Parts: sequence; structure tokens; C-alpha cells
Amino acid sequence: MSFSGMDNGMDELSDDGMPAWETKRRSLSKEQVRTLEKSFEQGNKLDPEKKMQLAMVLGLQPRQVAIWFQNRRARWKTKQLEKDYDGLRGQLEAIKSENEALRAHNEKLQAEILALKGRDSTSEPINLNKETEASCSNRSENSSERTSMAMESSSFHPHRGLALFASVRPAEMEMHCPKIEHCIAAEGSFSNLLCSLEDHASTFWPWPDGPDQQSFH
DNA sequence: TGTGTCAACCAGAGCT
DNA sequence: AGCTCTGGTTGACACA
Repeated sequence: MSFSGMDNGMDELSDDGMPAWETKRRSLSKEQVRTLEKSFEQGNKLDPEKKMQLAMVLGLQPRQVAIWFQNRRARWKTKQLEKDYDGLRGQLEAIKSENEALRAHNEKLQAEILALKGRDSTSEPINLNKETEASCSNRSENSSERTSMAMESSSFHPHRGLALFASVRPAEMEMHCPKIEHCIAAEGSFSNLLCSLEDHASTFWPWPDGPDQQSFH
């Protein structure tokens, strides 16, 4: 074990029976850490037998091994939270751009409707389907499909981006928009996004049933 | 000298 | 009761 700067002669004992000057000694050796890491990869929980075995092999106090595992779990969790945060931030950006696309498309449709209404009031009754066909040569008669085609003719791609919206069919867009609006309205508060994605967070832990049932692959 | 990292510790909770 | 866990803190050390 290598450490420096602890060269005084204090000889009172700590709770571990170690000299007090040893209680805050610096780091474990590279070899010790390598072995501990290897063991941690196989399973981040420490049963008493494994603890004793590691302590014996590494020439450490069993308590030191236990503490190393505790600290290592804490570090792992912190890293995992950072990763999770980054992932959610990415999803937020995707949702925002998706919303922009929806907004733009919505405005386009509104303008189209207004134009049609304008014509409607100045001339004879208009067959909407026919009129729409005229304004967009390759559209079908079905209004839902028409909407779909309109979406394709603009830059909107329903299957691109978040799976979150994969189930939103064009005809349902109006229904879903308020939800998205709400989401984006709350974009200043990241916790709201966290809440909305909470149900998707079951994969947070790499093992089933949460952190207590861990078993690394 | 400020800051980050890490071993060690503590308190409180849960499990057997 | 004894053990282990998590979350937070402390103190020593390394480094820019």
C-alpha cells in the first residue's frame, strides 16, 4: 500500500484497531483496486464470504473492503444519474424540435383552412375534398389521409424522432397537440419532463427489480 | 490556493 | 441484535 505525508508518531487506535494516523491514509494500490473493480463488475453487492476472501487476498481489513464497495456503488450511481440526465436532455431537445415541426405544420393547415373559407364565402359552395385536391395535386379524398399527405408534403415525418409520438396518427394530432403544448410550456422546468418520462424509466437499473437485485452481465 | 477525488465515518432505515 | 444498505460528510491528498 502506498501513501505519503502520514509520518507522525501517533499511536492511539481507531475503531478498526488501526493506528489513528492510518485511518485516513490515501489510496489503495493499483493491484488492490484492480481486484476490487473486477469483483465489483461481477456483482456490486458483497456477501460476507466474498468480503473475507477479498480482504485476505488483498491484505486489507474486511471493513475496508466493505467501505470500498459502498463508496464504489455510490460512484457508480452518480455516473448513472449523469448518463440518465444526458439521455433525458437529449429527449427534451428531440421533443422540442418535434413540437416546432408540429407547430409549423399546424400553422400551414390553419392558413389553408382560412384560404378555403375565404373562397367559400365569395363563390358557390365548394366541395372541400375537390378543392383540396386542386391545391395539392397528389392528395387522396380521405380527410385523414389528406392530412397525412399534407404532413409528408411539408417537412414533417411522424416516424422520425421520438418513439413517444410514434403512435400519434395524423388525424389525432389535434388531440395530442395540447399535451405537447403543455410539455413545451413547461420546458423551463426540467423536472416536469422527468415526471412525464417517469413511466419510461424502468430501465434505469441494469438489473431487474431495482438496485437491490443487481447482477452485472 | 481552490478544487476534485477518495477512503473512512456517521446516522438512519431495512432486513433476517 | 447484528448486519448491510444509502446518503451525506469529513479529512487527507493530488494537481492545476
